[in-house]
This record gives sequence, C-alpha cells and structure tokens, in this order.
Amino acid sequence: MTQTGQRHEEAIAGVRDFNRFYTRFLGALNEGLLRSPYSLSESRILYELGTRHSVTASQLSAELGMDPAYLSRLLKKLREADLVLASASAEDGRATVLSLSKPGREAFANLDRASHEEISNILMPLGPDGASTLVGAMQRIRAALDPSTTENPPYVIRPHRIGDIGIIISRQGALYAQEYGWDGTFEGFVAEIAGGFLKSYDPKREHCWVAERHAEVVGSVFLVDAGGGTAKLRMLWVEPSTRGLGIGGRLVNECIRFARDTGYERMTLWTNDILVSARRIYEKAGFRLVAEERHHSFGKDLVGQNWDLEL
Amino acid sequence: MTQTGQRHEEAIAGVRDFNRFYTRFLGALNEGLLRSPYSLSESRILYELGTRHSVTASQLSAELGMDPAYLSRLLKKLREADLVLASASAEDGRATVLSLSKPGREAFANLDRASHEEISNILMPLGPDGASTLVGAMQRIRAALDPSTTENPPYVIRPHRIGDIGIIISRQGALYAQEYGWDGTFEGFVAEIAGGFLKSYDPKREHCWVAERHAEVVGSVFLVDAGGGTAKLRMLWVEPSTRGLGIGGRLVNECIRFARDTGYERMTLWTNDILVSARRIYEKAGFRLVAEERHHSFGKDLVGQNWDLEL
DNA sequence: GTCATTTGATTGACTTTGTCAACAAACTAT
DNA sequence: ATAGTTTGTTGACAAAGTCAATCAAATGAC
Repeated sequence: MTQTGQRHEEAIAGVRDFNRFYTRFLGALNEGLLRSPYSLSESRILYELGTRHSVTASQLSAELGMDPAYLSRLLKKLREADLVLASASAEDGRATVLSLSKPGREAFANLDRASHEEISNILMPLGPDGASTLVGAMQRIRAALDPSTTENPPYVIRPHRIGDIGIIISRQGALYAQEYGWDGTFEGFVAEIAGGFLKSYDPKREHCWVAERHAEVVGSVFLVDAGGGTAKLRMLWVEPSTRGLGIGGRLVNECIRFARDTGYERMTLWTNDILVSARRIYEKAGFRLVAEERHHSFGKDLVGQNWDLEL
Repeated sequence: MTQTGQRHEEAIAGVRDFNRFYTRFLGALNEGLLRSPYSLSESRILYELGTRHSVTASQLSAELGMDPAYLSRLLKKLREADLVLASASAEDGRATVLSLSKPGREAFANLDRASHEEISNILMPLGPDGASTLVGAMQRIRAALDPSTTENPPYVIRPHRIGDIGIIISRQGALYAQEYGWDGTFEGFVAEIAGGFLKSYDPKREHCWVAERHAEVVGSVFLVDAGGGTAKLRMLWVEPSTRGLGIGGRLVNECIRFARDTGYERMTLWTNDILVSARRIYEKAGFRLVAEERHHSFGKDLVGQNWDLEL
C-alpha cells in the first residue's frame, strides 16, 4: 500500500472510532435531557421554536429531519399542552406559523438551562484552557465537514499571552523551512529576538499582537522601539492556511495605530524580497522600500529590504 | 460578568452548537447504514460481535447501553437468522457466550465495508492534510472528554527538529506560569537561551533531545559546552501529563552518555529548589548539590541550585 | 451445607417512536 | 381552467424501546 493510502486508512479508522465514541457521549447527554417531561423529539422542537422567531411546520420538518406526519402529531400534542401556538400564515393559507406560548417559553428556558448546566459540568474540570482547546477542535471538525456554514470564520487579534511566543517561534521556523528551505538557525534567530522582547519590553511603547482562530495562534507581529522616534515592526507572520482573510493587514494596521497613538514619528521594518505576500501588505499600508542589500543567512542567499513609513 | 465567566459561556455555547451539528451529521451517516437489511441496533450488535472475540449478552447490553430485554429479543432474531451463535459459558452457567456465525461474519464484513466507504467518501475531498487535521481534532476532543482511554503509549527520544524548539519554549513558559506563577519573562529567558543554542551550537559537542509521544513533544533537554571540559545540562522539561513514564530520567541519561562519549570530564546544571521532581532525577543520575543561592527572577523569590557530576 | 441475595437471560404486556400511503386544502405555472 | 406541487393532517402499521415478572445459576453470610 502507498504511504498516502496508509494514512488514508488510518484517518478512516480514526473517524469511525470517534463516531462510535461521540455516539455514546451524545447518548449519555440525552439521557440527562430525558429527566425532563418531554421526549427527545419534543425537546428538539421546543428548542428550535425557542431559538427561532417564526417557523412553519414544513421548515421544522426539514431542519430537524423529522417525518412530517410524526411532527404533525407531536405538534398537536404540544398545542394541546398549551406550549405551542399555531396561527395561519398570512402569505400562505396552507402553512401554519408556529411559536411558543408563555408556558412554552418557560419550558424551553428550563430545557435550555438544564442543557447549559450539563455542558458546564462537563467543561468545569477541564479548566478554561482545556475548554477552549476542546471548542477549537470542535470548530475545526465542523469547518472540515461542513465548509458552507463556516465560510466567514472569525479570528481575533489580541495581545500575546504566556505560551504564545513559543508557538510563534515554532510555526515560523517550520514554515520558512518548508516554503523557502531556510535552515534551523532561522528558528534560533526568531527565538532570540522574541525572547529578548519578552524579557525586557516596555509595555507602554512596545507590543506583540497575536491572531487567533479556532483557539489556535495563526499569525503574529511585534512592534519595538528602535530609538529616535522610530518604531520597528518585526516578525510579521500569518499561517498559510488562513491567508486571504486579511489577517496580515489587520496585524500591520494594529501596529500602525499603536505606533501613532504612542507618539512615534516613523515606522521601519526589515524583510526579504522573496516574501511577496508580506510585501503587498506593507505597500498597501503605505510603507516605502528605501534600501536593499544582499546577505547570506539561514543557509540561503537572500536580498534584505528596509521599508519605512512616516506616521 | 468576569472575563473567565465570559469565556466559559462561549465555550458552553460552542459545545452545544457542535453537539447539534454532530447529531445531524451522525444521523445522516446512519441513514446510509439503513440501506442494509439490518436495523441500527442490529448493526451495532453485529459490529460489536464482529470486532470483539467473545461477549456475553450482559456485557453487550452494558457496552451498547441497551435494555437487556430488548437486546435479548434482537439476539433471538439474529440467532433465528443464523447470524449469531450462542453457547453456554463454561465459567458461568447462566451466561451465554455470543459469536458470529459464518453468514454473520459476512454480514458484518458488508456493514464494515459500507461504513468504511462512507467515511472514505467524506474524507476524500479534504485531502490527506485536511483528513489528518480532522482526525487530530477528534483525538483531542476524545482526550478531553474521556481521559480514561489514554493508554500507555510509547514515547521516543530523538534529536530536535525544526519547529520543536518553539514548542519547547511555549510549553515551558505555560507550565511554569501555571504551576509556580512565574511571569512571562521566563518564557523569554528560555527563548533566548534556546534561540542562541540553535544559532550557534556545535553539533559534535552540543545537543538537544526531544521526547515525543502521540506525535507531540512532551519533554526535552539541552546539553551545551560550558568550557574547561565541563558540559552543562539545561532546561530539562517533561510534560506533567506524561510524568511517571520515566521520560525525565531517559533524557538525563542520554545527556550523560553523550557527554561521556564526547570526552567531557564533568557535568553541571542549574535548577531551582522548588522543582522537586527534577531534583529526584538528578540525584538518581548521580548529581551532587554543590551550591545554593537566593535570587529574584520571573517575578518570584527563588533559591537557585548548582549540581555537579564527575563523569 | 443452607438460605437469602444477586446476577444473567428471557418473556409478556405495554408505550413510545417513527413510517407510509392517502387525502384535502391552498398555492403555482401555464 | 387545469394539471401539478406543496402543506399539513389522518389512519394503519411497524419498529424500537420499557417495565415488571420470572427462572435458573452463582454468590455471600452464617
């Protein structure tokens, strides 16, 4: 078998394994829900009605993947229990618009609270970090299996936290090795600079921003004081898998804004000519190329560039 | 609301969202399975019997979370269809040992193949990388929700590769912050040392070892030349979740062996008295405490220690 | 050894859940 | 106007699952 074939087989086994595991997990969760007086299907209906504004029976049936006949009977039962209100639709005489009555909303709130609490109890022992890795992993699964719903995936730009810097070093080292063949000294170079930054940066005049998506660090940039009213932008990096979302531009803009607010008069940065996508970001932000020089670093012959921006 | 409270709420919402999504996803998968002549429950029984060697009805009922009465009826049906064989248990006269007959194994193979193909079709469009991120995310979820299944998988000690150093920095920074409350300068300290090492280490006389488990870096140590025939062991670290496997001892032993082979006359290391588990490893390896001094670093008052070992 | 208790498997009697076909009323397209 | 859809409903069933009772074998206390 080919090596990719091998990996494919392992992936299939992994997914099947997870599916069996998660089937049991969801089963256990639903058992908790069964302590409520409503059946699973009824709960799902209540949930759907509780979170959407107005739905018709046919929409419900489509969205819950439920048989219309069965749904009709369940709705009848819920109407008789005064939990659900049905009114004829204005646009379509056949359709009935469904909504929750006051006691229905109460029932929904109870269900919602119970479910919320159940999940909360599961997350508690994981701690905040464990919980966010968990949720990040879930988002990644969803993004993989259902690309349509996550077309506009959110990311946040935030200040760095403990542990971020190492990730930034690792990813940059691996990335430039893979894309441009730079050797291990590049990772060392980044580590030394970033380490020096951490040890002695001035929070009022210097800063590191991190882009995070799905609980993963996917980009970063540093702004340091170069003296003489000049701020230096360093080590801009965006994970290739997230390119095209404008993360690089956002990071650079954060830098510029911070530099302006802090009172710097100009910004400067050093990069290499082969980093084309970074170059475009700098141009767009208003930077001008002011000097180039050849150098040999990280096992390659490179052309370094200095870019400036008057603030 | 507090900031952690906020994050907790978001995590809960994320998990609930994922659960709704995955319920639908699993439902869709099971529909594919329903094209087989067996019901979902029957399929689950066949699957369980097909993958395990011998099971009793009560074990099955416990593992599948199925009512014994219902299971009994399903088994009767499967026995009548000649798919399942039942024989009295040798140890327990009440229990019946279940297994698949020849046609039963065939039926299982068909089910298995169908499920395999279904997953394969889902993974295909993701490509090998997409598939392995997916499976990785699933494993992380499982590890978070079901820590018991963490068996005792082997680890390997190997030289560092590009990207490892950043991970080492990140994990150490996060770990010492969490366990001892050290501030961000510690991550910077580690980054600077590790970065300097990468930039200019002599591969013949200096080395970094990494412990890897589950394709994850879980420990590391550096050995550097301190001059005058002395080798310095630096930054020993083992991920707490893997403690007790002897990884720390293995790493230190690698260092000692390398130092001997390289012709160093003695080894030295610097650590802090609060790192008790590291201290035990050094003692066991033959190191002697030679000096202690108080210092203020990483936001804490600490007691530094020097340990020596004659080779 | 005996006797009460527990455990494994089964059965009868039942409820809940879900499916299928048929149908009327309302809508759409021509 | 009319043929064809769509929406919601009902009857008739089938499948899935539950609960209490039962029996036989095993276990534990004495």
